[in-house]
Amino acid sequence: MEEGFSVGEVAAKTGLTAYTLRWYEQVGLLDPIPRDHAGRRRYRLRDVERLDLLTKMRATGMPVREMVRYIELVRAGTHNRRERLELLEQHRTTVLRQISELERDLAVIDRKITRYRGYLDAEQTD
Amino acid sequence: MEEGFSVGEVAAKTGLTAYTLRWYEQVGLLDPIPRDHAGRRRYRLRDVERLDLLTKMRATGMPVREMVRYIELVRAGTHNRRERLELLEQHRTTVLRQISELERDLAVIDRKITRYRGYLDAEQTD
DNA sequence: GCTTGACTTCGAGTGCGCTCCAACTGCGAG
DNA sequence: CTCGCAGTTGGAGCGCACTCGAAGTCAAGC
Repeated sequence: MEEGFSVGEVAAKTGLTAYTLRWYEQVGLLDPIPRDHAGRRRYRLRDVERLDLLTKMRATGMPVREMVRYIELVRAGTHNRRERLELLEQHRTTVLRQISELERDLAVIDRKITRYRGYLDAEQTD
Repeated sequence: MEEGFSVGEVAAKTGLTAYTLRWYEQVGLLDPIPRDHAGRRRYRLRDVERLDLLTKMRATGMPVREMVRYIELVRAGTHNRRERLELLEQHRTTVLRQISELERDLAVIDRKITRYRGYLDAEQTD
């Protein structure tokens, strides 16, 4: 057993497909993954940890482009932490707005549901 | 001033583009919109009301395909109200899960934000 | 009467985020 | 030694939801 994880293992861990993992590397979301003697990827713990954050960013609707911007900051060194923080805080705000819009829109659908329940109850009493 | 609304007016009202409104009609989300003597669409109140619901469905992530399914039920008559209700209730559940996943994922991002704030505070004290 | 602007149609094009194909390589089990 | 499986590459393809281009029609204002 070698060090690190194969692309398949990481796919299983993260819920991403192997295709997607290779593509993430290609577009610059992951640093080049080290290879074993046969040229196969061995993901390190830090690669998987980064994926943990990346998948959360994606799942909350951050565009891949913006995730790439964030990773470029990470790669550029620690001096830009404030900028990274701002990016994350801005995303946080976006997600909070997203949630409240979902709640607001759901309320409209809920009213429709209530209406249908009313119709069906009325039929019932016939 | 004629009865009803032009495509541009409805676009302004709903936030959809005129392109999208025509496309919605084409894919069957809207019944054929009546035309004035020059062939221009005049949306009725009930068309706009339907769009109110449709935009909420879209905004909460319902795929267009499924919205079409719902509208087909509406067109088929009142006898399938139970089925429509079930469709809406299922969507409601989906949206609720969506919201809680957003909250869960945001928590991970929040932890990262807290970490960055810590770094920056530490720098500050130098 | 001419221009402007909003509308019409049809089909093609776009952006995003994957997703897959074909051809190939290397490893472990039987 | 062979089989099957998991991996490799580059580039093509896909599904979704729009979005737009081109060419034309009509009505109102100057």
